[in-house]
Amino acid sequence: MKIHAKNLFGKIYQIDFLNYFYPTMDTHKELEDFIVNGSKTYIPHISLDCAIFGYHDHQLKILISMLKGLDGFCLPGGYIKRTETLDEAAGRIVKERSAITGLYLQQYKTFGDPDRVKWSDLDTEKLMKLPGFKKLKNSWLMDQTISIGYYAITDFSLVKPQPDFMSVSCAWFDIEKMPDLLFDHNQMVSEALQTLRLQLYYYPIAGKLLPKKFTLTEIHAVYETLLNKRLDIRNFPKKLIFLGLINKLNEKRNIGPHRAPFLYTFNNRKYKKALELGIDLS
Amino acid sequence: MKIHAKNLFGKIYQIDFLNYFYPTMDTHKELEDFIVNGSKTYIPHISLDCAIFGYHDHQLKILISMLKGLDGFCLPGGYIKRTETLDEAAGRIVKERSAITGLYLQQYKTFGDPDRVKWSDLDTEKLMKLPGFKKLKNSWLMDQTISIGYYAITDFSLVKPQPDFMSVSCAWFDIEKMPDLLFDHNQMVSEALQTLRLQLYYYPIAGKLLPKKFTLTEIHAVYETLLNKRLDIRNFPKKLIFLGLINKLNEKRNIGPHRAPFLYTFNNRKYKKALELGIDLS
DNA sequence: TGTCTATCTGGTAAATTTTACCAAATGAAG
DNA sequence: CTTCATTTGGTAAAATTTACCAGATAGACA
Repeated sequence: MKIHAKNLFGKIYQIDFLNYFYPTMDTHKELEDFIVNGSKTYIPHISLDCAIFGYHDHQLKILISMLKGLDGFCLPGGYIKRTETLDEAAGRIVKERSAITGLYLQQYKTFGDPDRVKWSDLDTEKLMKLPGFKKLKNSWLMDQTISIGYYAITDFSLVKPQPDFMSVSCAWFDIEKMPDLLFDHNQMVSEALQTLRLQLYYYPIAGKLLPKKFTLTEIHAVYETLLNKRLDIRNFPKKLIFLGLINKLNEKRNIGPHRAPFLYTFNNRKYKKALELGIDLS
Repeated sequence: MKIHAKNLFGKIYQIDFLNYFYPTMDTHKELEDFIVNGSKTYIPHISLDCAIFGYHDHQLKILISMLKGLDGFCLPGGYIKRTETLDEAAGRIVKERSAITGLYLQQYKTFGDPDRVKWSDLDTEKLMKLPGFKKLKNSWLMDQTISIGYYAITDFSLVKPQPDFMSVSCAWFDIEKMPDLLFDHNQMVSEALQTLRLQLYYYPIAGKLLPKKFTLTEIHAVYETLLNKRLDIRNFPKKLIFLGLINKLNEKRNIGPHRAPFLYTFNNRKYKKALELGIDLS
């Protein structure tokens, strides 16, 4: 499935969408029920959007979804159930939109500008002609909404996003090639990335991006890619060791015609403590 | 006006409320209109609560209000107008509840646990017998609400809080003697203070707490009180000077029978830049 | 089996920052 | 003019960060 998209600078280019979703009758029913009765289950006027970053082998990507009926891209998002906490809602929403589970999701900011949703981005008349959408007008979904922003980071090679009944598709984009997003979602991504980079210095969230056993070069690359800056190849890993955050193993990895590097693991006790209390890696 | 309150450890003690507010007929009308028609002006399901810290002369206080009809204390809070940004709403709400203006308000977290408002804290039957409250039941105010937390810091000696038509009273409390608050407001205060202390290292928000011209001892005391820890009396001010954040003046202040200290001012350019970009004071 | 190459890693010197704290300067009171 | 509490210039020691050299190493290849 090929889709034309434009990036932040207005340039149009083609995207290959692997996870295109073909709606069925069942999903139309589900959608209509959501539009008509959703406000019994969900709290109106508040949504929750997640900026999910994916790292693998020097690349930083972001999970973007395309919602049914919307001509454009946005962050995977949804509404909060009346019975769940915000953190629970974030986890459920990501799971529903993308089938990704087990993320370490972090609330970072709530967005509430009155013009954050440009209604000109939405063609309600056109939408209502689509199956499942005919009762959209005057529904609870059409009122002003404030959105709570969450972010997470994961290894994108390990998770294949799968769209659900609300999403047409869902895929990883190179952070540099992210298309222009609807509403205020460009700003959400930019502020999420800023927060991620700050928190990286205090919380060892990079642990989520590496296999159980990894080399110093690998963890060094994670930090360089996420922060988008160079870190001294000797001093940075030494600091991690000095802080006791990682432990050297008595194993090596075969990397072809070069010296085999030692493997390391996170020191689980220190790692968990640092996730809670923070630590200074700067 | 004396009020009995209990602190976080359950101990009951007496509080002298200077700013007690005597409701008039007008305010009852205003209140009823707010209950019946408020959701036309305000976004339902979302409130905004402000933890306003006040510093003066080695003391740290917090602004607590008592809302009409509620038997207990809470943070000054309110609802967001459909036409304003969150930051604007925060400013307006503080102004309405306490008559304080010009604060540097900072969003820090959104609270949304389904049980954050303990309904047992509210006696609706009793409330509805109070003037202005009779249409409360089934109103937009009785549905589940998520709250956006803001904090600010100011010099409490310069501002006399004044309650409005929603508040019965409004006063500064010593942070150590803060009474137990309704709903999840204890947690809000604790997380606001934690954020304030963290941000203090990166943003020179203490500038809001000092007169135009101040001594090194004064700015040193501000930081020690806010952080609740000791900072070296020589090295800390020296760092501020080294960073160029403050400038020495050619004036001294008379402090009785001791050596007269020099006065300093904030370097406005550096100060504003640091407020925006951050700076490391740790 | 020895050489080559690219990478990994122990180590260390230099630069910078932080910490600790001495002692002189000061201004008014007695 | 002495006394006292406080302010402030200065500096030595400790700790941390930065820069980077050079030896170790594993497989490829002759």
